[in-house]
Order: sequence, then C-alpha cells, then structure tokens
Amino acid sequence: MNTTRSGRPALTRPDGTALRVLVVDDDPDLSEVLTGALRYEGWQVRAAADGAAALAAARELRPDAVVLDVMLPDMDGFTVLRRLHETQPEVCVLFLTARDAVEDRIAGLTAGGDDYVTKPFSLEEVVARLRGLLRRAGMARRPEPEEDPGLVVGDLVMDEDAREVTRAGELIELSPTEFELLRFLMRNPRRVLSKAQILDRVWSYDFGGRAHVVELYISYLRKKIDAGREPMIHTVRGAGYVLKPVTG
Amino acid sequence: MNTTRSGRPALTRPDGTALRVLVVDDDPDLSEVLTGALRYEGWQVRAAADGAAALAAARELRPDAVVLDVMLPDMDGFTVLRRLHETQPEVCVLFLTARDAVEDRIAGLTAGGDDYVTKPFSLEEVVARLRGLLRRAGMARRPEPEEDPGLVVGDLVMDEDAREVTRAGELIELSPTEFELLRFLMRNPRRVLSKAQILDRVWSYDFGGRAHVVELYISYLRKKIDAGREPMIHTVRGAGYVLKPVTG
DNA sequence: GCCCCTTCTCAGAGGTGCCTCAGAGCTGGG
DNA sequence: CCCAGCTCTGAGGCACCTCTGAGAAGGGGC
Repeated sequence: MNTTRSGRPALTRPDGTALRVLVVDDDPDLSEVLTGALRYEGWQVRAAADGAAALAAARELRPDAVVLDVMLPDMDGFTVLRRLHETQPEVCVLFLTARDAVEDRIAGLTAGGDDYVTKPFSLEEVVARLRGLLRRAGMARRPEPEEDPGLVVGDLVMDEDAREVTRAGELIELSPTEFELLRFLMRNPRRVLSKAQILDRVWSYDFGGRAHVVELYISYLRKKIDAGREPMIHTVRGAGYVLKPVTG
Repeated sequence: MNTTRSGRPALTRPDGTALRVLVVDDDPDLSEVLTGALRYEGWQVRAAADGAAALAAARELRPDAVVLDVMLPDMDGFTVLRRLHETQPEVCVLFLTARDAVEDRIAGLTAGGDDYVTKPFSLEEVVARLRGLLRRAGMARRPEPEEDPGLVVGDLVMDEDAREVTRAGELIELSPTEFELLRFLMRNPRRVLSKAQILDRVWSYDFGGRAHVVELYISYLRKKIDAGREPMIHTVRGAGYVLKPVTG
C-alpha cells in the first residue's frame, strides 16, 4: 500500500497510485516548503516557478491538482487556469493569493469547485483544502475502500465539512486555531509531535511568535476535550505532545 | 453512483450516465466559470466560443442541454438554436442574454420549453434553471428512483417550482436574494460554506461588493427562518455559515 | 531534599469578525 | 407621480479570539 512518509496511509488516486500535484510559485522558499509538505502526504510533487513552466510541467506530469500562486512573473494565475483547463478539464486548482489582493476576482473564478487560501497560510490548511478538493472531485479515494469515516481517534470524531468535533457523542465547540491544532493532532495519532513541528504546520509560515502559544492552545484543547474524562492529550516532557485513544 | 464534486448525488440521464452540457459563450472568463460550476454538478461539460464551434461540438458531444449566449461573434443565438434543432430536436437550451436586449424575442422563442437568464446572473440561478429544464424535459432523473422530495432540511421545506418555503408547515415569505441564498444553503446542508463561496454562487458574477452583504442576508434569513425557533443557521466564526436540522 | 528547567494556568490587552441598525438608491406597480 | 419593496453601504458596538507576560506547579538530576 502507498503510504506517507509519516507512515500514515495515503490518499491515493482511484487506481492506487500516488496523487500527482504541481506546485506553482515563484518564491523558491515557499515552493520548497509546500513541496515538502505535500510529499510528506505521500503525493508525487513537482514544482514550477512561472506560468510557462507550469503549463509545460502539467503536460508532462498530468497532475490531479495544481497549487497555483495568482501572481506569477510571466502570466496571470487565471490565464494559467484557463489554459490548463483547455487540455486537462478535470484538474483541481488551489489558488494562493495575498489577503487584500484581487480576492473578488478569485472568488468569481473558483466557483467551479476550485478553492483558494490567502497568504500567509498554514501548511495544515493548504493540505486540508487540497485533500478536500481531491476528495470531492472524485480523484482520490481513501486507502480503505469502505466508507470514509472521516477523522476518528477513539471516541473523538471530527467532521471536517461541518467543522464539527464530538467526543463520546458530545459536541465540542472550538475556535479556528483550536480546530486546526486538533486536526493536526488527529491526523497524527499516537505520534509525538514537537512544539516546533506543531508551530510549523498549524501556524502561518510567517508567524514570529514563540512555542509558548502551542502550550497555551494545548491547554485550551485539554479543557475542552479532556475535561472530566480520561485524557487523550499527553505531554511527553522534552519531546512534545501526543494524542492517543484512551485504551491505547 | 454518479456524484457531484460536492459529494451530493447528481442529477443524471435516464440511463445513469452523466448529463452532457455544452456551454457556448465568447467571453473566456465567463465560459470558464460556467463550465466549472456545471462540472461541479457532476455533469459532462464542453465549451465552445462561437456558433460554428458550438454546432461542431454538438454533433460530437450530442448534449442534453446547451447554455447559449444570444450574442455570438459569428452568428445569432437563435440561428444556432434553429440549426441545432434540425439535427437534435430533443436538446434543451438555456439562453444567456443582456437585460435590456431582445427580451421579448427570447420569450417568444423559449415558449417551446427552453428558458433564459439575463446577464449578469448568479451561478445558482443558472444551475437551478438548467436542472428545471432537464427535469421537465424528462431527460434527467433523480438518482433515487423513488419519490422526489424536493429540498428538505429538517422541518424546512422548499418547493423550487412554486418558489415557496415553509418551516414546520408555516409559510415563509422571502425576497429573491433571500430565496437564492436559502436554496444554496439547503443544497449544502451540514456543510460549512464560506462567505466567499456564498458570494460566488448566489450573487452575480460581476458583483464587486464585499462579503458584508452575505452577513446581512444571513441576518435577514435568520429573522424569517429562525425567529422564535430552534436556530438552523449557525455561524462558524472564521469559517462561514452552516445550515443544520435542529436535532443534530 | 534542593534546585533548575519545563510546562501549565491565569489574567488582560489588543485586534478582528460578526451582527444590527439606519438610511440611500433603485425599480416596478398602482 | 408616488409608494412599497428590495438591495446594498456605512458606522457602531459587542463578543470572541489570539497572543503576551508572569507566576504557579511539577518533574528530573544531583
């Protein structure tokens, strides 16, 4: 079975091979980070730095999805999208855009089921949105062909579409950051995650703050998830945190 | 089963295969948006930029419906329609036209069961009309052969043809925009919809306004639908809005 | 047992998102 | 021509969310 670098089972194409993703951004640092994060998901990733290179790479790679910066040195992201769709109408696109930029134009052109995130974003958000896109487009299937249960760890259940979390059937209200943090934990159960790792994945890449916020948000999550119950979030002193089912 | 990108079951042809739609418009941006939105419905879509290309594509695709701009660079939309009907009399046509244009001529020519929308339109409206056309023409069937319940979420019921909405049997009067917004919510129950998504789908593609109007209309809807009752419309701070039946 | 370092918790400042109200512009009907 | 309904803008205000700082609590090494 195709697996991620982290050992989790990967989201794959219907035929079981790795999903193919093309990353298009002219900032080499950002491109590097994105490429790494997506490879970590077990996907086959390729990068391009401008529109022309993107179209060329797309012809060769025939990607399932494209992560596409709106501002490219040679051409508009929308032009890239249109040209892409001419030859590969099935491809999904996730736009990257500055917050106060041409957000309305983006809005208009993503109506077809594509999506966008505004910079600065967290890697967890990009990955989540990309997974959502691919899942809805029917391009991806879960490794187990049976019913997709969503994210489940013990009696803790997360419905990403409804943005709902329940423990033992009881609804738990979470703030956006709490939700992202829990999603990251639930996608890596029984695995110790360092504060640095959490900071990298859940907080925006330009976040300058210190690891103290992670401790703080872990404590928030504990209050909401572990309050009066057998704890699922455990501290591993000097290493990080781990989420485990109660009888694990 | 054939499903939409959003995960909803798709409206299909009687034999269960995907409905085939041809989009004919010379504005590449608009064509792109329409194509995406219809694909999102789970349909097989193809685009053409002028009348000649449309006729050629129609011969090949043999579409169930055509979305047809009245003003094309090479020939009149009506001419396209006439030629289309020569070879494919069964095809449905949804005209796209400017508001103050030849509206009466359209009206005359759509008496045969075709329909039209005036620019600028919302995608929700185009999709709804196309679905209506196909359903009435007997070219589509609901995925479940049993009774078509229409749009129902909890005790909230929408009759799209009569443009009537009831909650707990009580009739609720809605303005056009309120109706469109509620329809979009009801077609995506238990799913958090961002303000940008809502803006894309419910407002016209050329609407430049801010997402603030969405908040405003949500508040209107709440007053009419949730007033004095268990609320069904919920705000998910930082994410969007979600419509849920009262008991879960 | 003592000390040091890590982690946890609390309280509060500042920012932001969202809701609501009031009103202007527009349109269509009487 | 006036009135009614609809749509959108702008401003005000509240509530929540996020992060900072400081002190308390706890674990491990010596």
